[in-house]
Amino acid sequence: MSTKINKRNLILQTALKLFCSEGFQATSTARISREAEVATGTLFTYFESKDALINTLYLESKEMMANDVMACLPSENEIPKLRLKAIWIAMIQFCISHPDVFRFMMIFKNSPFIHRVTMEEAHGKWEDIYALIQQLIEQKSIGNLSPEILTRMLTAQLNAVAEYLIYYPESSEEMKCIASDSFEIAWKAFFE
Amino acid sequence: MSTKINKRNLILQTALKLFCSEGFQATSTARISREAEVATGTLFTYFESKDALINTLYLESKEMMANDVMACLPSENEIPKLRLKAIWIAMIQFCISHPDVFRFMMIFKNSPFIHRVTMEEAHGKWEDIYALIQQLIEQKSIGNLSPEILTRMLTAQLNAVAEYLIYYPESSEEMKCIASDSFEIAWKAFFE
Amino acid sequence: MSTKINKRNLILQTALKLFCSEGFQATSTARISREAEVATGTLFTYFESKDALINTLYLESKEMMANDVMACLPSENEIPKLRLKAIWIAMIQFCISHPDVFRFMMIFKNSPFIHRVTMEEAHGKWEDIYALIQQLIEQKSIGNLSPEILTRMLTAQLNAVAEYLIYYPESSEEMKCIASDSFEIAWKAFFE
Amino acid sequence: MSTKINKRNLILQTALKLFCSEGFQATSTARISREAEVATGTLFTYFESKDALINTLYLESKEMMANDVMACLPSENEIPKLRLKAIWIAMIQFCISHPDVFRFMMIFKNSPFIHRVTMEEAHGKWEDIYALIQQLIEQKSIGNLSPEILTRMLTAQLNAVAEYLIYYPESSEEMKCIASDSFEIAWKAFFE
DNA sequence: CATGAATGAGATTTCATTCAT
DNA sequence: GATGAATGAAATCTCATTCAT
Repeated sequence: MSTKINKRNLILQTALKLFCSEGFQATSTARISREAEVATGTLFTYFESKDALINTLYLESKEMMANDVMACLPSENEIPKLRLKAIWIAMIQFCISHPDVFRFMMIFKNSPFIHRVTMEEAHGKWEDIYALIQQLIEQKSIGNLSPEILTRMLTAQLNAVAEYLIYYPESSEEMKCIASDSFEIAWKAFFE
Repeated sequence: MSTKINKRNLILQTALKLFCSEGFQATSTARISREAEVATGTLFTYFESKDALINTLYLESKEMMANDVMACLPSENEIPKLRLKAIWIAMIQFCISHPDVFRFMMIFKNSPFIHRVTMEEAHGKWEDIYALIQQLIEQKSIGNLSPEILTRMLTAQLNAVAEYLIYYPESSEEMKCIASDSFEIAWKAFFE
Repeated sequence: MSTKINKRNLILQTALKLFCSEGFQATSTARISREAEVATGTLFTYFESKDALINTLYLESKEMMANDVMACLPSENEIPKLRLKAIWIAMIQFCISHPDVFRFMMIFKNSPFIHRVTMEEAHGKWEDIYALIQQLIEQKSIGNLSPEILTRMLTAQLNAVAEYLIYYPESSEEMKCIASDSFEIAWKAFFE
Repeated sequence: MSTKINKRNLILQTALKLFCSEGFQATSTARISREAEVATGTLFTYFESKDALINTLYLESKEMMANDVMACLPSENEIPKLRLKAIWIAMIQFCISHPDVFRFMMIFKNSPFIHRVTMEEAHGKWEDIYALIQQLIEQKSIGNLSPEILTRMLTAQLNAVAEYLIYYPESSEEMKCIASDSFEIAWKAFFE
C-alpha cells in the first residue's frame, strides 16, 4: 500500500476507510468505486474480486506495519528487554498513527473473508519479530504454558492497549507514558 | 437462550452454529430456517429481522455466560485473589464448554451488526463482575494507567487463553493447569 | 353493515377505516384483526378471503347508501326536479356523514379487487334511483348523447361535489347552499 | 415518456400497460422486467423503487397530456368559449388515443402510491390550462360556489366523457359529435 | 486501461391463509 | 366459534461482476 497516487491506491485507501466505518458487508464495491472516483469496472481491473481486494488490503496492511516496526528494532547487541520494548512502543505508535489500518485488521481477524493463505503470507512478514518474542519467551518456561499461548497473551495485551488509545486518544506525552507503563506490566508478567 | 425445545430456541441454536462456521453475511435466514427445520416465515415471528436475531443472540449469550460465572463466584469473605481466580477459571470453563458461544461473541464484537443498546444491555448483566475487577484494580494504582485500560488488558489476556484452548483443545487435566497458570501470570502482572 | 356490535361488524368497520387511510394493499389482514381486537383467524371465519371482505364491504356500503337515499325520495306525485334534487341532497348528506364510506367506494371503483358480480349486485340496490334518473334523462334527448353517458356525467358531478365537501368541510349551513347550488348547475346542464 | 426506444422507455411502457390491466399491486416488478425483456435489476438502475417508477410514470403521463393539449390551445385572441372547447376536445382526443395513459391516471389518483410532491409537480405542468379555466369561471360567479369546486365539477364531467368513450369506443365521426355535444352541456351549465 | 449500463442470482421480509387446540 | 403459531409462496431490492465500447 504505497502512497503513490494512482487508481489502485485510491481504491485501496477508500476501501480501507469504508470497511472500517461501515464493515465489509455494508460496503459495496459500487460505493468504493464512487468514493474513489473511478468507474465500477475499474476496481475489477486491479482486483479479481471484492474478496481479493480485502485480502490484498490485509496483506499490505500487515506488511506496512511490519516495515514500520522493524525499522525501530535495535541491533541484536541490545539487551532483550529494550529490544522488546522498542517493538511494543513501535507497534503502539503505528496503531495510533494509522488507526484505520489497526481497526481493519481487528475486523478482518474474525471475519469469514480471511483465506488461510493470506494469514500465512502475512505471518511471513513478521517472522523476525515473532522469532524474537518466541526466543525471549522460551528462555523463561512459565508453568506449563507453551510459547504459543504466551505469545497470544502478550499480543492480546498489546492490542488492548492500542485499541484503548485509538478509542480514547490522549496527548502525545501521555500516550508515551501509557505505552511505556503498559510494557512494564507485560514484562513483569512474562519475564520476571 | 434456555434449552427448552421450542421453535424459538431451535432457531437461536441453529443461527449460533451457522454464524460461527460461516459468518453473519454468509448465513442467510433461509438457511437458518432450513437447518432448524422451520418455515422461512417462522424466524420472523420470533425475531423482527436478521439483525434483531443477531442482537438477541448476543444478549442471551452474554447473559448465559454471566449466570454461569456468577454461580461460581465465592462469597465476599473470601480473599480477593481467590475471588478473581474463581471468575477467571469459570470464564475459561464456560468458553471451553460452549465454544460456539465464545466464538460468536468474538465475531460479534467487531461487526457492524452491534447496536449500542445491545452492548449496554449486555454490559448490565456483568455489573457485579466488572465491579469486582474494578475494585481490585483501583486498589493498585499502576503507573499512570487508568482502571479502564487495565481492565481491558486483563480481559484481553483472558480471551486470548480461552481462544487458544478452543482452537487447540487439550485434556481436561491440562486445561485446568493452563487456566490456573495463566491466571498466575495475570495476577502477577496487575496485582503484585 | 348494521351497527350491531359483534365481531363481524367490528372487522368490517375496522377494515373500512384502514382501507381508507392506508389503501387496500397496505392494510394487512393481521392489522385489521389487531385493531379490531380479534384473532387473525377470526377474520377468516366471517370472510372467505381478504378479497371477499373487500367486496362484502363494498356491497354493504352501497346498500347502506341506497337505503339512506331512498328514504328521502319523495313520492311519485312530486315534480321531477324536486325528486332529483332530493336524491342529490340526500347523497351529499350521506357522503358528508360517512366520509370513509364514500372514500372507500371511490378507491374501490378503480381497484383490481372489484368482481363484476359485486358491481352488478351493488347496482341492483340502486335500481329505483337509476330508473328515475334514466327516465328524466330520456325525456330530454340532448344532441347525440346516450342516456348512459349523460347519467355518467351527472353522477361524476355529484361525486365531485361530495369529494370537495369531504376534503374541505364547511359549516352545515354553507354545505346546504353548496349542495343546492351545485344541483341547480346540474339541472341547468341536463334538463333546461 | 418519449418514444425513443431504450430500456428506460421499454420499462415505462410495459409498466403502464400492466398497471392498467392488472393494477399496481398485482403487477410485480419481476413481471414488468420479464415483459420488457430486461433483467430484473435493470428496472432498478432506472428507478429507485417500484414506488418511484409509478410516480415517474404519472409525472411523465401528465406532462405528455399537457403538451398535447397545449399544442391545440388557440391564441389568446380567440373567444373564451372556443379556447375552452379546444381544450375539451384535445383532452378527449388524447384520452381516446392513449387509453392506457388515461386509465393509469384514474387508477393512480386514488392510490396510496401518490406522493404529494408528485401531485404538485404534475399540477405544475398544467398551470396554463388551469389558469384559463379559473379565469373563465371567476368571471361567472355562480351561487356560492368557489372556483375550486366549479373546476372540479367541470373536470369530473370531462373525465366521465373520456371514460365512457374508452369503455365504449365508437366511430371517429360519432366520437367527435359526443365530444362536441358534451362540451355544450358543460358550457351551458357553467357559463350561460 | 477505463468505463458504466446491464445482468440475474440471491437475500430479506411480508402476509394471506390454515389448522390444531 | 375463537385463537394465534406456523406456514411458504412471492415480492422487492441489492450488488458483485461482466463486457461492449
